[in-house]
Amino acid sequence: MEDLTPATIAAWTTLMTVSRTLLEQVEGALKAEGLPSLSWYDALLEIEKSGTEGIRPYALKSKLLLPQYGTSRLLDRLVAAGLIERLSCDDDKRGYSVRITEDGRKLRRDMWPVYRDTLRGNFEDRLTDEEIKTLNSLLGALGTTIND
Amino acid sequence: MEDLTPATIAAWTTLMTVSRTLLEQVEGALKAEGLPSLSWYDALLEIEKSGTEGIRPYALKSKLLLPQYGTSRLLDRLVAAGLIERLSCDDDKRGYSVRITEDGRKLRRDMWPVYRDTLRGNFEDRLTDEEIKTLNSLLGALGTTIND
DNA sequence: TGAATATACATGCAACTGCATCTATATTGC
DNA sequence: GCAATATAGATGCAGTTGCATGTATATTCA
Repeated sequence: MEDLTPATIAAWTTLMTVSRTLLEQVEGALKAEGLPSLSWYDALLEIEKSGTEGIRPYALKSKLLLPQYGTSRLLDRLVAAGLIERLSCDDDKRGYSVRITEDGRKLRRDMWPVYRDTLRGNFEDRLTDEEIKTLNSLLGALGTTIND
Repeated sequence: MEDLTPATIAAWTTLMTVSRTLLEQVEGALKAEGLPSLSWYDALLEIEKSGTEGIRPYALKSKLLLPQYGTSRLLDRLVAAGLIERLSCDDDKRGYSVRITEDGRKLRRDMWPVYRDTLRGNFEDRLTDEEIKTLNSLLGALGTTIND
């Protein structure tokens, strides 16, 4: 029942604080421009990458790390906003695919500069390229699943 | 209007993914033990650290990085659960202080082992002490405010 | 001093989330 | 082939959050 080292506690606290703060910076910048939240961007990007085939909600949920019901409702909102469309899926009548629309593509493109500029100012400009790679690698070690 | 480097995008993505995943690990472990969420832990810890004097909600909000209304409602719930108590504040009739109760202290103590074990398995054990210090330092560079 | 402004905290309402559960189709095993 | 089980997705409900605004006290400054 040893305690954690002070370095662990410090790094954990910094990780939580910094990730939350950066996320708020991005979300705030998007909102300030009257744009939707990052979760819409992430979903639109994944759906766009899936091309004309589209992607199944269950696959999207894994990529976005969202719960099933969260994905279901996010897709509802994206459809309602005309940013994606449902494609009925002949080989599995339980489900469907979603594909991005032209409006969806345009919105994602419009969001990117805001997202990018915020990341540049608050992330890229604050570390050297070397440091960024080190950071990515250290974080990556935390991300590997238990099944390694 | 240069784009971000691939290393930046990779590190940003990893940061978002890892911080969310770790947070879910901790929250999941707490829930599995029938314990309240991390935000309760954080608030109880800060309030406990403020001693018998207690702490003002506006001060707590800065420490917890919560919006004002979020703090107000979190404190409501902690009071309702008997974990903290409000102390009327003679030198500022607009507000009050909050102080931890014995029940609050006990709950926080009970939460710690679950929190700690999760961090040990998912964080401390996955990096060397040296790496953890490097990680903290790199993240710290991202956390410094614009006013430097 | 007292009107204007700022600060501390609360709250109504709408949107969002988590949880549990539901429906429908697919797959598996006998 | 069919009963049992698993998977895809939706949804009712309760709890939580965000936003805008409200109330009350404190501070500032003419």
